Amino acid sequence: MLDIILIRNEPERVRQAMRDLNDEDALVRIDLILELDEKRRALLVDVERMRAEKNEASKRIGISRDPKEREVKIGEMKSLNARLDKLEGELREIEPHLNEEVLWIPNIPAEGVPVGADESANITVRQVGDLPQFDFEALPHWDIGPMLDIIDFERGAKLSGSRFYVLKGLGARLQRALITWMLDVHINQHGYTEIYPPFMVRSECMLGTGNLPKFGENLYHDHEEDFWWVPTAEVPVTNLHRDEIIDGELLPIYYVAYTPCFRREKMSAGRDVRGIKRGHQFDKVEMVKIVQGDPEVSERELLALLDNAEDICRQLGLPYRIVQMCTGDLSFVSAKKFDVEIWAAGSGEWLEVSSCSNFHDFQARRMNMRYRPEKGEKTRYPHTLNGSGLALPRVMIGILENYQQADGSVVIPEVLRPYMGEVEVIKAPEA
RNA sequence: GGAGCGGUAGCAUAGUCUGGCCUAAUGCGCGCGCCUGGAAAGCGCGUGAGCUGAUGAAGCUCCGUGGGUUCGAAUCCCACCCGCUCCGCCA
Repeated sequence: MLDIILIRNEPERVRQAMRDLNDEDALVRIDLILELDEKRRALLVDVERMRAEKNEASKRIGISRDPKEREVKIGEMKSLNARLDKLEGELREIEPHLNEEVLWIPNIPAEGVPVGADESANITVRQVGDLPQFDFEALPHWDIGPMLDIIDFERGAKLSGSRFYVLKGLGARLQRALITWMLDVHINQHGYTEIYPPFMVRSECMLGTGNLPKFGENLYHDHEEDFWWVPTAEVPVTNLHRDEIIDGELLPIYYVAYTPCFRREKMSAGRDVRGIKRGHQFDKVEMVKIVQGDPEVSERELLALLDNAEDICRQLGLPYRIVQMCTGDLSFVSAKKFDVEIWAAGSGEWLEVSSCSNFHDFQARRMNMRYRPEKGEKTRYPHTLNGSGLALPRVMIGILENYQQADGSVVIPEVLRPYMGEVEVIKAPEA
């Protein structure tokens, strides 16, 4: 959520940001917000004056012993109340409306983010690691998985329909090894604290991280109760400190959590239906940071977060590249964002395995999360960040496709072997 | 699911029956000062969050949430949310 004071004081700057984001809808809303804000404040002046008068009179009625005086005063209060009720009624219309409108305004891009209309203006920042070369025809994972009897697409569809699959044997174990190993790396080597959160949350949490109100159609929710299935651990983990004032000494906070993620994928209907690249349910390890509300600090933290994600690729020996999102391709809540994409040798494409974002104070404002820098100082909004570390099915794809061998087997990266009972190779079952 | 109890500013509690100096008190914690060679103890002062306004003066809002009654609600009424204890059910 943007600071209403920023919108009020620097409307042109905010408008320009909306143009850079290519968000026509938000541009229109800015004008409406300015108008509502103006009305609200004008009303507030009158309402507060009348309330003061009312408070004063009520106090006198309470003290007064003279029944006649009381009667007169009470009569006066009734007419004041009639006028006050009318103004308060108007205020009660405007305030929720204003608050709602502000929730639909996206974050402002950070300084230096390349301006561009869509993903074609994204910038590949660097590429790390050599793409594997094979002297045989590399297969995509949707062929490798069934051949090795570790991915079962038919039965996944039988159980739950398209975009579901079943992992079996060493396939299931590889996934579990990746989860545990990634968590261990972030905990032991990168200084994160592990969190195991609920996988369903209330709508306030979804509003806090910015998934609601705009992206509700991409979420699963219970039809009887106010429960939403998390689309990423970002939601419950960032909301841990919703409505809190954090002791400044505790910052920066680094959390890491494994959760399954649930997404309707309505916005990508029909795309990427093959394989395990894009499912309604997938596993992910997610890093979340809560840091000082200072753009320089959070920028530094973003680069460190990105490096933590890259480190997973490096340790797994997967070639990857870093892509910076231009303004037109930023998510609703991001001020700045880098994607980590690994190379998938079999399907021949770059796969997004992590999205590392700096949200500045956008999410903190939405969830009313503050911190106190020093004892006795005023509260401030911290900056929040997050990044996948990493998204599992796609890392599995990377391993299966890049570590495949001529005989159809797949070599397990060394770092995972202690988590796999020292299995070194996944081989096809004997015919 | 049933019964009972509860939700008050960082924490712990009072206030609710009986509406009005409660525009919310007390203790702890925290901050500053006195005292001390230094510290502890003790003593004194201060200490919730937000909004309007100009970072002024002044004022307003918030006692789980939302409604209602009333000139006036932490206090009375209604609905809902959350927590605890016991019972039932259950991995």
